[in-house]
Amino acid sequence: MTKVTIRHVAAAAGVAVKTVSRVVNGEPNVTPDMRARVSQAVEHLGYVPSMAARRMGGSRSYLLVALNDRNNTINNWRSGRGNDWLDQMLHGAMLACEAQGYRLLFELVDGASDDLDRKVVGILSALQPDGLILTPPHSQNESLIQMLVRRDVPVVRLGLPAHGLGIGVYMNEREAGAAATRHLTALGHQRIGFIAGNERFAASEARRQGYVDALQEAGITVDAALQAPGDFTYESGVTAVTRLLSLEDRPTALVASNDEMALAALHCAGRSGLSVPADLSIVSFDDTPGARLSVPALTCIRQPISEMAASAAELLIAASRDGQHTPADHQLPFRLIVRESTTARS
Amino acid sequence: MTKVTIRHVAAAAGVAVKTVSRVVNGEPNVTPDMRARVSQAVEHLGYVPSMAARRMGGSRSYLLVALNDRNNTINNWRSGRGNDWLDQMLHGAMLACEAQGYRLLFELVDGASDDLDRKVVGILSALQPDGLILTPPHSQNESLIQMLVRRDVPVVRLGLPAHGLGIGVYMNEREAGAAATRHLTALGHQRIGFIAGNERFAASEARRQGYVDALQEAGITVDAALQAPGDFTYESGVTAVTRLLSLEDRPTALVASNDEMALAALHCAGRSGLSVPADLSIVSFDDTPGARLSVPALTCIRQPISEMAASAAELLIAASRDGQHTPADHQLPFRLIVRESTTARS
DNA sequence: TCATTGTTTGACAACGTTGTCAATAGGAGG
DNA sequence: CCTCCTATTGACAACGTTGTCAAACAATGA
Repeated sequence: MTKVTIRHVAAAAGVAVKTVSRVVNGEPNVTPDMRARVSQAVEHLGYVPSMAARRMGGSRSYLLVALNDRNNTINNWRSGRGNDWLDQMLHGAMLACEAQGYRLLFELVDGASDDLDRKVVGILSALQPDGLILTPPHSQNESLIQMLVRRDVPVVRLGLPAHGLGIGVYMNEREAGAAATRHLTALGHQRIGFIAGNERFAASEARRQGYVDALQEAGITVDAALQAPGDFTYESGVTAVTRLLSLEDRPTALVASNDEMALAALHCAGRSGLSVPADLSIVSFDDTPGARLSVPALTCIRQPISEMAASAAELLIAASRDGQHTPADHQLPFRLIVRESTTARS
Repeated sequence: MTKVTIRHVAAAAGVAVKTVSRVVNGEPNVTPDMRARVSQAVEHLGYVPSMAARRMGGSRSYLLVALNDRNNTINNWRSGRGNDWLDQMLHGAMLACEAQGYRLLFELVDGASDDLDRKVVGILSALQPDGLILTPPHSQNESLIQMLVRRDVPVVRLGLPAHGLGIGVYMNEREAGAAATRHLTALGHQRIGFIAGNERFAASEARRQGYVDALQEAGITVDAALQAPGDFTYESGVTAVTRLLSLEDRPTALVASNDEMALAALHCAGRSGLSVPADLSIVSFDDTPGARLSVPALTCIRQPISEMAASAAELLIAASRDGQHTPADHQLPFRLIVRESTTARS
């Protein structure tokens, strides 16, 4: 009924506490007999080691921390964007952690704050995690990451290559931008508009470059007037689309840097009497629920967020176990999901 | 540069470690001079107490755990529902925790699993949290909660009254169902359909009862044929709506138990040549991003999820601080948000 | 002045685990 | 049979904090 500690197990099995520790942690040099005997006692008493004590006694904390940008999440939530990131991170990374007896703790910190480093150090001191997962835009903060690497904290940077500083887990945003655009050129579109994402995120510019790449590949002149700025919000999408659709030679297709702005495009098109995809094809990024449930459902690029998060967790656990600290890059594949919002140019 | 412990602070300030502890924890019986001197040393060295050590030495862990249903989140995510719960919980509860120096850890456990109790006990042993937040459907699991109360773990049940077992933080689902329906009767609707939610959630039945209440208040005969089953998924919404719209005397308005099913209704209506809200008014529950961004935007009931989560965290922290264990109920107000999907009966 | 009370500070054990190192047992090789 | 090596087990300190209790000191009242 009351708390059961390693000592209780040791007493029950008639062995030393250290032996129980060995069995519980799967350490070598334990006879099968002994292992069985201790395991049985563990099972019988329902013993589960205390994370806190483990952290105190040993060198590992069995804890990973995911650092999210507070403004990013809150603002996007307020602005109406279902935050798929959080959801998918949770599932991807948490399942990976669970499989190895680790826990994942989310922390929200303001990336714009000037005492960011101080706050992160505070988190490190308080939690002493075995690794840190940085989500955009934190993953782009070189000075923050330098600080972490100096302190020997294993770090995964989600969403972009690490270039030797920490571990990068990402998809090829530029190639994705190109793939989205190629899908449209292949359908015969020549006038293709682009709605950019928030410049705070490196992916935004990469996607735009991919868009340019694909146009050039297809021998289409790149027209600056067809590129409108945006910041991932619905409102910015409305502004951008309004501008693009009012061009004399208006685009027959659009690449939107996220679903929310694509939905804005969808609605604006409708109001302008244009039907999607007959008069205007739309490709977007993210594959959030809203994109799947809209009418027509959006053709889009799916980010492997949950897979990236899972990889991140696994890499950190491996890194902390081996005491390694090798920088590395892991690129995961994205997917173009063709739905109803794109069709051949009429 | 390296780890700074309470001992370093004590040495720097020239006092005993216990005194530093007192200052850091804001305990009484410390002279202002002493407090200032120690505070300065803390500030200067950037000392932050280790959670693990606090848990070991003291009686509090400064940790709350939020128990979410794995199937709920995963399935809903797969089925396309943006999981607003997670997002809002995170913001609501986490900010509340942060303000008091607490941390919040999310755990996903399968509510249907038969060794649920075992797993939860495992979480308790490993983490030794100061309190537990249960989200639906866990918050309905009486036997689980009895077990927790027996073990003296402060528990908040999110989404429904506690009835003396633990602390309940919720909104009045029945009244919300009635409010949604009343909005329609006030607009002159007489034939009002209802799409139920997953029976696994107590809120589903409560909302249906509220719907019935409002009809009776308005003197409208309750017609069982107008009530269709659903399970919160888009597909179930399609099935339900198809059935309701094929009735001879088809409804002029619909109450959907969540946004996703309401979106299904929206699309089915469009396909049947009905325009919303002119031919069919729709009210839904949840106020997820998808509902705000749809065309027309959905009139819906907003659950104060983030506020409920914040209350939950505050109540647990207070409970663990005072060592109290008083059962209590806290009802928070919901809101009917009128948008474009409802209008007077033509 | 002295006893009494309360306030401030400190010494030290305890929490539950793992790391280190020593002790013991069992086998291989001569 | 003895020595040496390895595999197995155990004893014990250490981790960083708080709870407990005692000591020192100041203030109060007779």
